[in-house]
Amino acid sequence: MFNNSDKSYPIELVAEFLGVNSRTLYYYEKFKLVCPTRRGRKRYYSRLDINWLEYVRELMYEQGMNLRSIIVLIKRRDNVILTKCPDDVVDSYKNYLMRLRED
Amino acid sequence: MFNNSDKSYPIELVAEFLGVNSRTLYYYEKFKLVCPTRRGRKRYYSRLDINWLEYVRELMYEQGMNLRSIIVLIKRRDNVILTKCPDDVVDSYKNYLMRLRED
DNA sequence: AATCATTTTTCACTTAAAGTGAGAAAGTAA
DNA sequence: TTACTTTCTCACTTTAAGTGAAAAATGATT
Repeated sequence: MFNNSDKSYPIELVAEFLGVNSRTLYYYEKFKLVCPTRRGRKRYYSRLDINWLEYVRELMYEQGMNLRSIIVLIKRRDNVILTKCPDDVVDSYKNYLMRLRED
Repeated sequence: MFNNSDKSYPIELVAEFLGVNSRTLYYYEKFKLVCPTRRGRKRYYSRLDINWLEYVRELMYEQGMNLRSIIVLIKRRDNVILTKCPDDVVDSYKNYLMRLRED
């Protein structure tokens, strides 16, 4: 699943994969935690987006952080939350930061 | 205020200084965010304790983190939250970690 | 030891964040 | 225009953070 790195996925599929409600993904977007590309009105999530979200969920549900704190850490650019995570998540995070800077 | 580093202060004074309810300090203690020394039943907070609590409050109210996330970061020993704070807070943090290891 | 004063603890309440359900609105395609 | 799908909005639920009030516990005083 999600092998082709150029491919992108619609919200329902991503929500199912992450085990969250699609409303939750809209909610995260409101806080700029993720910025899916849009073709027409539809949202499409890249593999990096999904990696990143997966890591955010882990921080929240396995480690116990909350949304706001993760956003704070991102804004501080501490890279704190990334010191103990696999390389592909670091890639996802950098990708996320790049997207943030775009607007 | 709180100049003598050997001195320690009762909970009401500390609460007033930090602008919190003393119940809040008991609450933090429940999560081992601070471990005041006790003489008899009374709690006494050192200057380092107070520094540390002041920084925790700043993380919460100026930066927007929540209690649980701060506790997570402490447990991870990331020193993340300390990369952008004054030396005396680092001292307070190290002091706090030492205290934690005592029990 | 009995009383008093103070600190601590417990219970229950308030407020706000995180998340979600239902349905309205809006866009797309036939 | 109609049917379908995605997005958006409103309102609700649940849980963390914090606090008030009062009970319980403890140390001090007589």
